[in-house]
Amino acid sequence: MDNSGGFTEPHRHGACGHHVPGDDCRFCSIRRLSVCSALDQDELSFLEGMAGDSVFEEKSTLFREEDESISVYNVTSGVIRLVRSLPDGRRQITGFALPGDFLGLALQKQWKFSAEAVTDVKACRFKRSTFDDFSEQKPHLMKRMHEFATHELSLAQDHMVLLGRLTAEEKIASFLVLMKRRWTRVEGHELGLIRLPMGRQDIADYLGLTIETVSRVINQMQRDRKLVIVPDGIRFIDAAYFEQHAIA
Amino acid sequence: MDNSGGFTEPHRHGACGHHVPGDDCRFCSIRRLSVCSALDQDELSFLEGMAGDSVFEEKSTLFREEDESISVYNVTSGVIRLVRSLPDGRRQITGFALPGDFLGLALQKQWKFSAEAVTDVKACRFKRSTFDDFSEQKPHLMKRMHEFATHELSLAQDHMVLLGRLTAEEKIASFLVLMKRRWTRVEGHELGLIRLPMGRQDIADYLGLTIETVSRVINQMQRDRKLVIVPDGIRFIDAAYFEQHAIA
DNA sequence: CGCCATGTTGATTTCTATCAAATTGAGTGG
DNA sequence: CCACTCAATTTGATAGAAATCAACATGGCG
Repeated sequence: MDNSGGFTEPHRHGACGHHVPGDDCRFCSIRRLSVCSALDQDELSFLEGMAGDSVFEEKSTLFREEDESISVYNVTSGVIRLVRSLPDGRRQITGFALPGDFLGLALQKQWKFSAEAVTDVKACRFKRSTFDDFSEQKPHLMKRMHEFATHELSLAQDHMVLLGRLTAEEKIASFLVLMKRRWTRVEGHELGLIRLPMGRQDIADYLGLTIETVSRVINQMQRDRKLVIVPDGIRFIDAAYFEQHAIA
Repeated sequence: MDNSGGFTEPHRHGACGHHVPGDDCRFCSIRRLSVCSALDQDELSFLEGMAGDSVFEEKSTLFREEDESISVYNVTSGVIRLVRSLPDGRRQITGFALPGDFLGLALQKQWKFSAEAVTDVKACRFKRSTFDDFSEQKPHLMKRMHEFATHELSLAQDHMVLLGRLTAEEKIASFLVLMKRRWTRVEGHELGLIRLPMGRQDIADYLGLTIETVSRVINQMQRDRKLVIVPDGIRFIDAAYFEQHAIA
């Protein structure tokens, strides 16, 4: 849909192949989605010089909320949950980072959320100080970062409406429609399957519900023939129902 | 507390005097809080040349979510609620803008929320296109905008935790502590009174509650001698209780 | 003085959380 | 290949917090 950037993607690895460590930025399949799309060839080469590839395995922690943010990341494959925790163990997932998403928009020393790999994750890593210096010299990169930040802010406002004003059913429907949209964007084409790599507890913590409510609502939707639960996700049967009930 | 910016404030007008139309930026009492603090004297003069003062009376609408954002605003006095509405009338207030706050961080054409004056409001208005051009030429202004955006993002995440995971009592306690902090920052000194210029319905729509629950919880807190309800706001009796129960 | 918006209080319902138990399923080792 | 284990998920029964429905009070203002 927005594949009109003039960038032809090379052959992909696997069903959803993305950037592979050792690859060249020119062949980065999520570049058009990332902050890097603001850069020209020279700048890209320069940035590539200061980039390191990181790999995090499923269930590992990239960083904790109290950690100092020494590095910033450009996610190239996999899914990360961004978590805020309360002292008594309650948690709120403020977002899921997908390929193309950037971690480290804030110019503060401290992460204010922790990042946990939901699946195996690959990311370009930059030293924060180096990246900040570079973006300070490249107004269009700074502008791109700012665009990302304000876009995130708008998504955060959507999410506030969801958390504050939607019913459990509306929350689930909105979540599924959102995930469908996001995967379509990342993969570049629509898939029948809506991937849900995160567990029910993560969905619950994202939507401000309990795991039991998430399970009940999804299974009720299946009984009502609105969707089918499949390995790795769900499939819409009654897409119209979801367009109707999803909000924001 | 953070009044160490070397800027001495002139005599203030009234109990909480702020920028007055016709005033010079040099005498703007909220400049240290605003995006303008990134600017030197020459830049300030230039910006002042393109600024217009706006006044909005209580209950008036600055703009609606579907409106095109032709202007951006720097709030100099008063309180504004930022509202997202659902088709069926449900609404979520995503924030209250106080003096020093900036409306128009996003670089998009469309506001995604509406802004309604809770009290009489004064603001510096800039034509968006002019302001954007200027900030594109002034990396430190762009950086300041980006700092504002990421700060807002962090506040939005706090708010997600509140909406998704706190009880009604914790929501109210957190809200009151937040308002206390924000007013202290704006006014430059602590006040016994915590101003609540917004109505109970606004508080409810901010916290994802109903007006009845807000009323009940606040009045129960008064019965429990945690606070007293006074004209224009509330006063803490048991400050320790609030520090204890407020989260984020 | 009385009007209307705003806020408070009470009774009841409802949605979702909580508590509890059964089921599934992926991974492991015999 | 199949039994076993453990985590994740589903399902059921019940409780509880906040919403809803319904009056009533307050208070600013013409």
